[in-house]
Amino acid sequence: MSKVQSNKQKKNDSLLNTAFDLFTEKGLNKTTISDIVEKAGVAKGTFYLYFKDKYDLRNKLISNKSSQLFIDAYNALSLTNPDCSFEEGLLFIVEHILNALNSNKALLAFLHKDLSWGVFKRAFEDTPVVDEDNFATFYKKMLDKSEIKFKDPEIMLFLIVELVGSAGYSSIMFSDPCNLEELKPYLRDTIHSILIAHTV
Amino acid sequence: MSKVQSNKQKKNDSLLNTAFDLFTEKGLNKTTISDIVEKAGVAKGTFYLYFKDKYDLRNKLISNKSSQLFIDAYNALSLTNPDCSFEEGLLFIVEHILNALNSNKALLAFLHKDLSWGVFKRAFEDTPVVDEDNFATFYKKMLDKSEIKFKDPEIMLFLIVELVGSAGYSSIMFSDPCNLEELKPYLRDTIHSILIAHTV
Amino acid sequence: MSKVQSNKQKKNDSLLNTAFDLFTEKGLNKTTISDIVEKAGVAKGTFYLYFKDKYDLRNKLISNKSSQLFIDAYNALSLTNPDCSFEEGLLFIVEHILNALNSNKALLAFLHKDLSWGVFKRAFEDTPVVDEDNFATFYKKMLDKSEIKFKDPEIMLFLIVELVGSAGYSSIMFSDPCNLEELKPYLRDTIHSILIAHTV
Amino acid sequence: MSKVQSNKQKKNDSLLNTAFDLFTEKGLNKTTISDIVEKAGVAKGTFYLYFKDKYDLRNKLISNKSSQLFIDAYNALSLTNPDCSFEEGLLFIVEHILNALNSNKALLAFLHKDLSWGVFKRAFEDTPVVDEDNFATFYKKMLDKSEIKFKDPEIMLFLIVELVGSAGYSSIMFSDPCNLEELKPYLRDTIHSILIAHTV
DNA sequence: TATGAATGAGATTTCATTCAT
DNA sequence: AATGAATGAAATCTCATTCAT
Repeated sequence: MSKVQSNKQKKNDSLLNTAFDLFTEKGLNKTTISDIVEKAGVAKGTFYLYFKDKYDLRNKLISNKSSQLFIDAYNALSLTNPDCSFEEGLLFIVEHILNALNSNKALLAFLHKDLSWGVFKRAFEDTPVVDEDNFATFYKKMLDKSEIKFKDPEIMLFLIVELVGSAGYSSIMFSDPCNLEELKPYLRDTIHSILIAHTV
Repeated sequence: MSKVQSNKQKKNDSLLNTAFDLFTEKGLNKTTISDIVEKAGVAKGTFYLYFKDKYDLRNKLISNKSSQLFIDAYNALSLTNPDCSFEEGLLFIVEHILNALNSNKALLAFLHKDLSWGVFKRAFEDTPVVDEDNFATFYKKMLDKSEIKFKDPEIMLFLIVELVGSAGYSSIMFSDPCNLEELKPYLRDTIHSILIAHTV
Repeated sequence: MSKVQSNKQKKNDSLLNTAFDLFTEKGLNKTTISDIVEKAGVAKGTFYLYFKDKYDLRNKLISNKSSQLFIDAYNALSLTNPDCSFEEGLLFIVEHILNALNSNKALLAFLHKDLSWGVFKRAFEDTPVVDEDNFATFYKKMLDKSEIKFKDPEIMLFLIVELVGSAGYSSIMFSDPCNLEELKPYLRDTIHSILIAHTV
Repeated sequence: MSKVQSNKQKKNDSLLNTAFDLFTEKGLNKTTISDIVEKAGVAKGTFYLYFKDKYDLRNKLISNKSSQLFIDAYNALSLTNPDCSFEEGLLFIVEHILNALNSNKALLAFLHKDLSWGVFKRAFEDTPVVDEDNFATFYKKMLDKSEIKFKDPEIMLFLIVELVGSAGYSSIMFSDPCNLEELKPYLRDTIHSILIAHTV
């Protein structure tokens, strides 16, 4: 990469990281572009070379951050337990992501209601988990490999994503009605029930 | 009510209704107080006689609208099937609310971020469903009346609320991964599983 | 007029006058809205209560100022020589306007290429010279009263307006190819020729 | 011309032509240097190798385009009717230029503010019509050759230029108060009158 | 010569809030 | 209670110009 190119990458990353910090600290509305460029140490005009506006930057951040969650979880699974069953794999990924969010509440607050099917699908359609792969093909492979067959595997995944994203948020952020550790067994049970209900 | 009093009520309602229309049309951020007062046909200063600011108005709207959803569902249940089982009652209320939101997508879009445990709890703590009652006591009565006993009924309700709120949103707004009618049986199954898992 | 109303009028006038000064001093492009409001002593937001933008203000100024030129010339004619011939009246008005512009070069610079048929027509269509009158009807009256009849009186006036506006500008602003006093006889001759050519 | 030289010429022309298109399309003010270089397909810095700024480019365009109008008219006259009278020659050139502008309204719009004595003089002082000639000497030759003698031939030309430029613009651009074909006889008459008035 | 990323001053515009009427 | 003109801080965004490559 040329010096110019690497410099551009640095600027872009600096803006993204600074904006993430400010968004989680003060919220999207109260964060101004002036705030971002000042803290990132670039000129105001530079912002507009990289992003259309604040919302463009936000969307790119959501994409980045949510993809990274899956990539990390997938990589951890590959390292620790690549040959587990479908259910074990699914539960591992769910727990890995919940743990990551539990130790990074700023990230959870930022992703908030984007921890849902729509964003989830976009994130795993766009992002190769490993080089030519993405979560969609990974999920398909896990299904194919599994001895148990499921009807409507997409809806099954949808229900799990919505349940986990939504309940996880409340439990991690407010410990209401219980904290994450207390919630985990209930989530496991419910996910198990969902899988059973979808077993052919 | 004096003429002055009813006039004030009219202004208050006009501001609330107009704001709701604008919030659902343009979003909270892009709706200005100027927009609201202009469309409501009152002067700018008048706004501040009724609300502290835009967010005060928004909170009052959320309270209003979400309570009303439960009140309507509860009233419908009382009229059509007051003596049903716990599970039947719960499913009736879930379906009633989903149907209401399905035919009022603007309302769903508005409540979206708040269709969750936190707001749900506040809504049913604050609002008497019938005169001296609220959803919390109503839920407790349903539980007491039920022949089946549940462990952790609060977490059980929490899981259901988060699942239904979250999955319902995606299905109603985007028909993704399926529309509401296709989703309903899966929700019923999953809710049933959750109840089973919590049965003592 | 209420105090509020007269205050508004004052603000409006103050903005118009200040802007005119700045436009003629620094040009339209180099004059910023900040400049205008600062010099006029009003807040920036106030500007937008009165004008859509800088160009809206400019257009209103052009209308104002060019109408005023005709009104003044007409009034002067009414006072000094109300019963003169058509040609004398026309020449009087032409000379009166040229003299006014000669002693107010800032105004001439501002009106520049708007001293032409398009703006002229709009100015005398919109603006009553006296109460129910405007230049169009005044011109028509002058024609009717005249013993000489003209074919195509509109084109005749058009030629005169364009010639006088255009040649007057160069002579007043740059004394090129001659100054106004030297130009006047040539203009009178040419106008006379135009009248003759249009005489039936 | 070396390859480098011709490449520079190409860039220069490309910038001029692109700028002309944009100026006539969006106006000088709303056309940015970014617009020009983007459409011309050169880098931003390159612009400054050829022009000082936007206004420098504009001035060069005006010079180019207005000279070309006279050159074309002169050449046409030389080809078709080199031995005509002074008045015939003048009328031919006026008509040729008006026809050119009539079929190129973008050019007329661009030159508008400059279709006047000041720019006219500069254009015919600077630009050799044929190799060692320019419009000034050409005009002088025509006068010398003419059997009729005129007093103040410069003012005479001035009146004609201002009249034709100004009235032609309104008629070509807006057909107000009449279109160009309808205007022509009136212009011819008026020019004739001006010549007569200046005949010694 | 040519490039185009970076700059940053400054222009335009918005809008919540106040307060005299 | 109601009005709405006025405010002005602050936000967004532009764009001519420079300069390292």
